[in-house]
Amino acid sequence: MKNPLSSTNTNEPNFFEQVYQVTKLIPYGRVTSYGAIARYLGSAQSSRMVGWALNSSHKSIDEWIPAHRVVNRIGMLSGKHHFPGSDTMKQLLESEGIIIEDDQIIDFEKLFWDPNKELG
DNA sequence: AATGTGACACAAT
DNA sequence: TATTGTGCCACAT
Repeated sequence: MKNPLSSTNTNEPNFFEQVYQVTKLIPYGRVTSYGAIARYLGSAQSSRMVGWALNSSHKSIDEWIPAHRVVNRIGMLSGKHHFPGSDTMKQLLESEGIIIEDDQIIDFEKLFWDPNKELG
């Protein structure tokens, strides 16, 4: 069956799912970066893949992935174009109390949640 | 089986 | 200091 986690043959089985799992652990009102997730998964140079994984996350109708809580390392909403509406990502974040100005998260460093530090 | 792609990150200008 | 270019790795075709 069309299993979205179909791990083929890599070192890391289910890279996508691992991205989803970590993303789901991001606390409400907090954010993290693609690179942070990539490092946590042991592939520091796969940050681009994290974005790709999140791109496919909307297909996982079963589970809710808070993809809006993942931005690039400087706190810009680089993935906003991949959401349904032009400002969906921004609105989702603002609904969690995050202030955004010109696609840039204010106090990004304060809100930053690093899985490497928080999880292990 | 091989080549192209991408919601990044970093080094070199 | 602000841009520009290159590497990187797992997935899709």
